[in-house]
Amino acid sequence: MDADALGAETLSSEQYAALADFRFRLRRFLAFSEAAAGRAGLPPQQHQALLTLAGHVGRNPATVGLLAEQLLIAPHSAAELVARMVEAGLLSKTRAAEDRRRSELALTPRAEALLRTLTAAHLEELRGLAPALTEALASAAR
Amino acid sequence: MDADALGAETLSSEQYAALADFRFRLRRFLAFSEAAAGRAGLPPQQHQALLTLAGHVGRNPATVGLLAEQLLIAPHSAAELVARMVEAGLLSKTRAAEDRRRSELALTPRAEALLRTLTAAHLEELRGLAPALTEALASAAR
DNA sequence: CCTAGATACATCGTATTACGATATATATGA
DNA sequence: TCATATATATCGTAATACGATGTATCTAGG
Repeated sequence: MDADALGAETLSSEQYAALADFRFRLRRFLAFSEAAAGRAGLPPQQHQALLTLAGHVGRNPATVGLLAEQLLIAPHSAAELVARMVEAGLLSKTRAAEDRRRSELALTPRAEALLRTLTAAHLEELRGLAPALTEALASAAR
Repeated sequence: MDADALGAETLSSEQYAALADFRFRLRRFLAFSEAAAGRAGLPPQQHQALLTLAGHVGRNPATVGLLAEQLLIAPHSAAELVARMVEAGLLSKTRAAEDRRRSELALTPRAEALLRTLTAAHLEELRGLAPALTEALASAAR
């Protein structure tokens, strides 16, 4: 008796509640994150851009295209984001020598300082949220 | 001024990378969710509203204010969201008899069907993502 | 090497949606 | 009864990602 095969899955209200609870906890974490970024004077997406670039250590230099991939936005949206961030003094943009179509990105000292504080706060917050979030995820995925 | 004295912890590039990885996985899950909702013809926030209402079983009837709380938006934003959803034939709104300021909300059959399919897809997706997501969270919160 | 196509980034106008400010209706307590 | 709180609604605005399109640069086949 596989009702699933017909797309008429039977879902218990506990399953809806478990998924809703997981999403609610996710929203609260994201709201914490946006509020923290806001207090630092950063729009949330600019915060994520900084984190992405800082997390991109060691490998080939970061570009606009990399940012688009990691942030899951279109390349031209990443270009706009980067323009706003350069304008705000958070990023420097340099044409790559080997391929002059590419722009290599680097955090300014001010951005590094902001991100350091923000990241410390996030890691601490996550240490508090992790158990319940993990449990909520496990419940939903059960 | 000694910046290190006040919250300028030393963070390793591994810590940035771990947090960035967790956020990237979160983004991918959220992107999956938005894409799935989109295919069902639902803006992401309308999907979350339906899930919230469906996850709110048994207790007192759902209202605009409840939706605002759970979605972490202002009450008047929830009112606008509900108006769009009633317009789209996803919700019914009834003035509560005991307190005529309140609007009680209920899913239409069409919304229930959409949400059933979407929720099944989400639970399945989460079963796949849960291990890596949990591990990424544990890494970051370590 | 020279051109067609691909790649990387940029620009402009638009749509969506949450918000601030404010308004209305209803409830409740002194 | 009236002041105040509560629940929801309306309207104009701002932010930002997108679609459509454009420009510069690179690369491969002939």
